[in-house]
Amino acid sequence: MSASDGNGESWAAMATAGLSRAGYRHGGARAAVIGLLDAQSCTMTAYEIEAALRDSGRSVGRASVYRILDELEEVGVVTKVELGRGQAGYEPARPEHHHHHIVCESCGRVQPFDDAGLEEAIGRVSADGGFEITGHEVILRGRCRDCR
Amino acid sequence: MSASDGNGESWAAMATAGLSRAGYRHGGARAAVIGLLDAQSCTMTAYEIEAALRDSGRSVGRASVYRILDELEEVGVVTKVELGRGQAGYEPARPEHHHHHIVCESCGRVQPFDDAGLEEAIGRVSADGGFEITGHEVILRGRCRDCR
DNA sequence: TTTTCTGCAAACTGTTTGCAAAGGC
DNA sequence: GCCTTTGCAAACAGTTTGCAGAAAA
Repeated sequence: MSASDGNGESWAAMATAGLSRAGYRHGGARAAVIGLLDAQSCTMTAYEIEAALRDSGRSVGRASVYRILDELEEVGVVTKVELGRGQAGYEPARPEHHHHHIVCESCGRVQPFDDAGLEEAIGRVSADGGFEITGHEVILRGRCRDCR
Repeated sequence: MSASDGNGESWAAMATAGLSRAGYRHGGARAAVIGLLDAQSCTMTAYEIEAALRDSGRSVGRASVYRILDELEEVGVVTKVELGRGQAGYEPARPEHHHHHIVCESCGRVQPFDDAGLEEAIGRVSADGGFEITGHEVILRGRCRDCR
């Protein structure tokens, strides 16, 4: 019955609860990042997050953005996605909306997708090897409609 | 019946042929990188490649390593894998040994795996969206036997 | 009041680029 | 000999770290 069960609560509330449970305080920069992410359904890069916060009038230092995203990921409420080209995307982890990403190689646009058969296959593979699997990532690369 | 059909030829021969077909010349650094990759069955990072070549007595400048890997990828004989943490791995593309990777989050070790059901699911998804899919990547993350 | 958080600027890491010298054809 | 390739060093982009001041508890 912990708050992380996510029974009806907003993601933001879950994230905040997760942080305090892990011993973090509740600062303004953290609240701003959480508030922004709560409104997203797919990934944002650290740079996009920084810019969006600045535009909204509550700017947060670059270093803080990265630190906060790290903490959120560590606590398990944010998923980090390697988008390629050395960039990472971050999105709120909503297990009920688990999905993967298609990345456009020319414009960088990211589109989510999900597939039950794919998840099933991944689950099967994860159980096999000598590894203890903690996460997985599927990235499809190609060109979006606009770029071809 | 082009050389890229790979009917019996070594990967190195295919890679070399691919480069000349694309109009590249046959320099010493390229031969060294191709020779090294030919002996690999899974990914190496650019840094590992640079170090291995230096240790073997035929060192190749860092910039050349990257340039050559780019060309090989462009020509389609090398696959680039985003390993996370901003690092990329490179491996010879051998369609008959298509596989994906499990990365240990603590020591960085990479282990290959493959699964027909997984490929099938990916093929199905790729056909769906508005994207023209040119490649895909599946990465499982966890801890290897030694690191747990 | 004590401890953590935050922002800034500087450092770092992997990768890319500019340019002159070396090497293929 | 002409043009490509190569190596070096410097530039770059995204990310991380050190530190002093601001803010939470």
